[in-house]
Formats: sequence, structure tokens, C-alpha cells
Amino acid sequence: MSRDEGAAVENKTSRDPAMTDVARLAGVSHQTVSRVLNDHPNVREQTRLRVRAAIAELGYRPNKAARALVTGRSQLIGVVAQNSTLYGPASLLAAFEEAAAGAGFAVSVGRVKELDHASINRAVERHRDERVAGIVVIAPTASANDALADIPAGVPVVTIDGDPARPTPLVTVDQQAGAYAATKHLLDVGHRTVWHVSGPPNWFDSSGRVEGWRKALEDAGAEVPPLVPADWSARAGYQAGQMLARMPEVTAVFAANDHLALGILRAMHERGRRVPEDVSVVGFDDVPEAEFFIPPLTTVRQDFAAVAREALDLLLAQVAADGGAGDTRRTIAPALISRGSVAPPS
Amino acid sequence: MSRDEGAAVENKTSRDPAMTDVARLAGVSHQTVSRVLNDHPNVREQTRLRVRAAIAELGYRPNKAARALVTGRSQLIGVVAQNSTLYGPASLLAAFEEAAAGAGFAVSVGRVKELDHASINRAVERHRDERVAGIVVIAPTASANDALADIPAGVPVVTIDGDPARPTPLVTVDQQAGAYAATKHLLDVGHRTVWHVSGPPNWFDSSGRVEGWRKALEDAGAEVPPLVPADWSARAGYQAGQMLARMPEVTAVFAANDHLALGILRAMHERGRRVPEDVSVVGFDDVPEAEFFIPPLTTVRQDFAAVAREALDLLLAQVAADGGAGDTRRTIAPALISRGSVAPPS
DNA sequence: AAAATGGGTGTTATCGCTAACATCCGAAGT
DNA sequence: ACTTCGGATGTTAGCGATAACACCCATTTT
Repeated sequence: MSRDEGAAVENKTSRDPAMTDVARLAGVSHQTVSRVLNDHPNVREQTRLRVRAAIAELGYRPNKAARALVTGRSQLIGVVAQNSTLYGPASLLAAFEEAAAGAGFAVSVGRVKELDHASINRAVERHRDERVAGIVVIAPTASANDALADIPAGVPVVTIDGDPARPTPLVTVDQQAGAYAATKHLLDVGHRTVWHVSGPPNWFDSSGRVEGWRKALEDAGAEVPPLVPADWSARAGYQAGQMLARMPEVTAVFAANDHLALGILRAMHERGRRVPEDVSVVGFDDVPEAEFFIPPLTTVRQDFAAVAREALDLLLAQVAADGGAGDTRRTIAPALISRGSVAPPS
Repeated sequence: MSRDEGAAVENKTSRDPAMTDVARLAGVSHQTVSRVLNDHPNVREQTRLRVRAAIAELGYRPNKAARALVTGRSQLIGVVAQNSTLYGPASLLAAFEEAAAGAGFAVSVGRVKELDHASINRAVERHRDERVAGIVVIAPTASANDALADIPAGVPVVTIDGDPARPTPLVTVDQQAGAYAATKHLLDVGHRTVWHVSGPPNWFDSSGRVEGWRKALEDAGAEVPPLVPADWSARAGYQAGQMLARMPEVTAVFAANDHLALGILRAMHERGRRVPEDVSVVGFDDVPEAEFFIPPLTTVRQDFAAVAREALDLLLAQVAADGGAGDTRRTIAPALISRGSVAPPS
């Protein structure tokens, strides 16, 4: 790649214009160009216009690497998330990217196969190498949570879906409240108790939902049936459903997410137990297609966009404060969405 | 941020170690450290070890901004994708991030709200500002495709799901083959013809599936019923299904994706048309929960991981070749997954 | 009228790295 | 023994931006 200096006349493979090129064209110093770019106050309006014109004429675009080098920070936010296509995490990630873009930040995603200590640390280090402005960790499990301790102070970090008990900047959905509402809804229409098919035990979301379910039962003085443990998959829901369908006393089931609920619906259908006439079912997440399950699923909706906004907000506050921040915890309330899968017991 | 030079003894707020610090500790020049880092051959083994020891001792990590500045490229791949939680695009993105991480590249995602010309160009420019090594555009619609023309030559670009007719580096799933297989499967079990509920008309995936469907019918000498246009949502499938359920002659439906199929299943169920006894249904995508629909859905699976791998491969080939590349098109064959939603007509 | 202010601008140093060239040295060729 | 060569290393010069400071020159202030 030849790069002629001085009086280049026919510089074919000319490089991208740099700040000095703009400066020359506008008849100012490169520093003034920098001032215009960064909206410094002390630039005459006329000069500002001249510089802007030169920028437009050359199609100049600032080199972010150079800026990152001298400032020590890039306009990049690193996100550490599990490599999953689960509805919750995927939506969250998408929502966060959108929010960040709105604030002028690009997002670099460090997907991680397992949410273990070592993987997360590796992802965090990669992000630090890129001098990201801040890091968001989607840490829905205890193992992920542990890794956060190793992140050096001074790096702005926000955790999403992390341990509610941990004193770090954190945004969560109030799982307990959502589960409580779902369970109470079933009790309110007349069910004597509610069974619960839970998510994987190491997820905070799971345990929060279990707690909310149990509390609603206890508050109502209802019997607490044994917990049916599962994971997040439709398959696990189907298996749990096969058991529940055999027990005549089961009239109401709260599933820890919509896909579990789907599996339960299928199992009920196969054994001839009608939903909602014989058994009521409630899910969690409100995936877009939940409305078209057979029957339409009553569920609990999480506002991922709100979570993303709050997380970004918390992160940028830390970036601005250069470390310490004010309030550092935000909780988003979920909402019960009532559809056709719930009815009074017969 | 004070930064004492020279004989700093008690430098509290010490900066991160730089290459010169490593060099000093190892008793070599910073350039030798650079050589070790970049695996240049001409370094004595003993020196190499000494440098590595110093790196480990200081916990040194190279500054990527500085490297990007001098080389003009970062170890970052820019991805432009629509801000959607659709199963296909989301899976693709996740798969690509994993593949890129395996090759030592981080991925910066430029989500875009609409797949129009202007939005895509903006995202591409943002990536170029970051001096990404290459750009991947997930361009499943004609409008997205148009924007590709504006990307200057010399920037490595790979399109995923783009226009099969466009002569750019491109990776696609053979939609036509998948649709052909699905339709033929229905004809093979004895249906006289197959109805098709299609995706949005401006998506290449949609039109490819329509073509495959039509071709299979024509090859079999079957009547081609009118196309039922929809989008990708379960709701649209439900609406289409409400119509199809009223027509006694409809015995087989091929839906352009699994969520459409879900809506169709629901509509059939509501009007008392049994699947598969009265009507057979086939979907497309094989979303994880398709196995637990009522009944389990026969569908066509796309191998997104393979798409991602090929795309990365094509991109890195361009990066290495500094522009021109050899073969530039890869097509992934989808696979029919047979489940319980298909049966011979009664 | 001289001094103090402060807005507008240019000059210089620097961030941490890689490229290009310079240098040193011992082994090989004549 | 005297080039020649090439491996191992050091030196210097940028990459393109921002920070810090210096410097004008019109206003105010005293």
C-alpha cells in the first residue's frame, strides 16, 4: 500500500481523510477540528460552519481507534451473555442493543457457552482489552454471579438478572411478585391450591418464582404441594405434565415459563384433561406466540425493554461518575396477562 | 489522573502496564515484545520465554486501540441485523457470535430497526468507523439487499440470507429445496394438493419457499391452489387458518414457518378439524418447542450453525486476500424433520 | 491609559502499538 | 582472513486523535 507524501498528484490508493486533511481544507488547525467534533464551546460560529463544511466535503469520519487510544475509553459497551436462544435472554440482549444505540454506544457481545467463573472472566477480560466504557453481565445463575467478584473496581459494571442479594449495580425483574400474582390469580378463581413446575434450580429467576408461588399459597392458607422441578424446555414441561395429568387432584398449574406451559398443555391434551375446564395453566414470559397456544395462555409478561433502559442508565451513571454511583438497584414489575387457560375448578 | 515519570516509587494510581514496561522488565526493547506477541519467527527461544514471563508477571494485556490505530483494523467483526427476536435471525446471530469467538474475533452488533437502505447504511458506517475487519449483513429482504450496493469496495462483506441472484459473497439456506421437500412429503403420503401460507412477500426466504412449493406441485402435476399470504407471526397463521379450516377441500397445509403453523393448528382445533386426521400441517424452522405442539409438528430444520461457519469462513478469506476472493457463495441444505402433524388424507 | 480578563486559535506532547530501517553478530563462502 | 549473509535485536517514525499549554487580540476593569 504505497502512500506518497507531500505533493501527491495522482494518489490512487488514497487513505481515508484524517483530521489534518479536514483542517487544511478548512484553513484551521486540526485541534480546532477536534473542538468542533466534540462540541467545545470556544469555537466561533463561522469557523464551526467552515469546519463542518470541510468534514462534509471530504466525507471525513473520525477514527475511533485513535480516540480510544488517547482517551482510554471506546464508545463500546461490552455485554456478557450466555449463548442461548432462550426467549428471555435473547429479548433482553436485543432490547439492550437498541437502548445502547440510542445513547450512541455500540455493543460488543461476548457470548459465553457456560455461565461458569472461568468463561465469564475470559469474556470480561476480552472486553477490557477493547477498553469498553462499561460492561453488562447477564448473570441469571449463581455461578455467573460469583465471577463478578473478580472484576476490578473502577470498571463500570451492571448486572442484569443477578443475585438480588448482592450489593452491586443490578437490574432485575421482580420474579417473586410475578409468581405471586400468577398463583394468587389461580387461587382467586377458586382453586384450592396450585402446583408449580419450576425452572433450573441454579437460576435466580427460578428460585424467585418458587418463592413467590410459595408465599402466595401460604398467605392464602393453601396447602403447598410438592415442587415439580424441571428446566426451561418444552420437553421438561411435557414430562412434568405427564405426571400431573395422572393426578386427579391437580386442577391448577403454574409453569415457570411459557415453553414449560406448552409442554404441559400437550401432556394434558394427550391424557384427555381439558384446559381450562379440568386444569388451569399459567405460564411466565409472554412469548409472542403464547396467545396462540391451545388454549391461549395466561402468563406473566416481563418488560425487557425497561430492564435494558434501566441497565444502560445505571451503567452510564457509573461511567460519568467515574466509579461510585448513587442508587444502584432497579426492579421492574412484571404484569399478569389474562387469557383463556384459566377457569374456576369444576 | 497524575502520572509520574521516571523514578516513580509510590505511584498509587499506576496505569495499566504497557509494552515498554514489559520490555524493561524483560531487558529487551518494546519491539521485541511486540514480536513475541505477534509470533514473529526471528526471536530467540530464550528471549521469547523471558518476555512471556514478564508479560505474565505484570499481567500485561495489549491495548487493542493502539494496535487498531497503527494497523488500521480491529479484531472486530461488525454484524448488521434487524432488531428482532424472530427465531431465525436470533439463532443465526448467536451462532455467528460463537463461530467468530472461536476464530478470535469479537462481534459488534449493529441492530437496525428497519431493513431499509438508510438504516443499514448508517449501521455499516458505524462499523467502518470502528475499523472492523469485516462486515456481515443479515439481509433477508429486498430493501436490505439494495443497501449493499453502497458499501465501498475493499471492505470485506458477507451477506447472509440475501438475494440469491446477487453476485456478492453470500451464504443462504436453500429455501427452495426445503419447501420442495416439505411439499413433496405431503404429496407423497397421498394429498392431492398442498396449500401454502407464506411469509412476508419482501423476504427472500418467503419467495424461495413459495417457489419450492410451487415447483413441487407442478412437478407432481398437482393443482396449484391460491397462495395465502401472511407474515411470520402466529397471529397471521391463526387468521389464515380460520379461512383454511372452512374449506373442506383443504387437507394439507405447508406453513412458511413454525409460528404460522402454530396459529394454523389452533384455528383448525377451534373449528374441530383434527390434525393430522383431517388436515396435515408442515412448518419451517424447527423451533425447539415445535416437537411439543399439538400435535408435534413436522417441519424443516435449518442449520444456522453451518450458515454461521460458512459466513465467517467467507469473510476471513476476504480479509486475508485483501479484497478479492475465490468462490463466494455457499448454500446450506435444510432437512425435513418428520413428526406427527402429517398423515394420509382420509 | 495600563492591566487584567477571557474567547478563539495554534503548537506541542502523548497515548501504545507496529512498520521500516539500522545495527550487531556469528556462521558460511571464497 | 575478508567479505557476505541472515538471524536477532534495537532505533526511529509514524498511526490519528485529545490534552495541556501558549498565544494572540479585543474587551473590560481599575
